[in-house]
Amino acid sequence: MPELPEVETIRRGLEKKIIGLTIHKVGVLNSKTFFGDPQILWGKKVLKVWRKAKMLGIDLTGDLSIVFHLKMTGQLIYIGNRQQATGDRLIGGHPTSDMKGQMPNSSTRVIFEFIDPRGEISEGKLYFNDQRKFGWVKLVQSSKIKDQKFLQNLGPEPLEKEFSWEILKNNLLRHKNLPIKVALMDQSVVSGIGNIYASEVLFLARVDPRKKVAALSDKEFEKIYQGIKKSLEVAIEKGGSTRAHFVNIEGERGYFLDYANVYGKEGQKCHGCPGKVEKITQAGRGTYFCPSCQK
DNA sequence: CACTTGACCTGTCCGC
DNA sequence: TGCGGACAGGTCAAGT
Repeated sequence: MPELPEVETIRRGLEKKIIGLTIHKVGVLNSKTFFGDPQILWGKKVLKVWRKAKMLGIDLTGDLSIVFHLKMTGQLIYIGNRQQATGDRLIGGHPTSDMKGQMPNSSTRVIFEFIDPRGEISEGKLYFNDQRKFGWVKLVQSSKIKDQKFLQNLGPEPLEKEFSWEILKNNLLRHKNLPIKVALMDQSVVSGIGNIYASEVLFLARVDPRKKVAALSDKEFEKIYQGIKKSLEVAIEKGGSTRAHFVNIEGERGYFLDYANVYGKEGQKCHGCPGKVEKITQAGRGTYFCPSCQK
């Protein structure tokens, strides 16, 4: 599920909820999801919540960090004291569902319990849910975080100042023969772009997703660069994209897909010309684009 | 080496 | 209504 905007949405929400809390207990309901001994987290205080590419990290006292990858269907939901389900909540459910926030549910894999700053056991709990069990939680030493293989071979963060269109071009050119859409999803080229935003970026750039990287002009690399920044920024502003599973820390959906130009819009009229959006398959994944204005 | 496909899982939706 | 197959936001490993 979550690409950069979704993970960033969770990060921003989560840091407001748990910084300063101390972990009381950690319950692991699916052992394949969790790497490390959950008991070493007991008594450790939350210092920082960070994001790198599509991964989310929590730094704790005692040189410990918890790293999450949500893969396709992972969710992190914090339920606080006497919290009531709102009409829009869809914890563990689907956008059309009116399920109330009953936690844990059948897809809950890990539960974190906390002690508040007054030293009392908090009623707030953090739930890691993951229907498809692709996601993971790993415990690592904070001081050795950079040695972890899951944080290596990641390209630049697209919203940081250092990222430029020339860097994007150089990294993409490692895949001269790949269609641009497939190359954009390589996390070592630029980190955080997945299947939804790859289609959206190329629509904004008006570039055909089937076009080989080697055939792109400098002007096109620049438009793709601008498209990356624009679509990721707008997506964060809309709280991310919810196709079926994504929810923020409160259990609420994201609204970017209501504003998307092409993703999931097969057969609909193009936002930029009189043409229609089409869906094709590239490297086994669905790609949406407008053949009449993306050249 | 460059690239594609299958596997990991569970659930939903669509066509027959 | 039931059943099989395709498909779903990601990433590895194995295959061509």
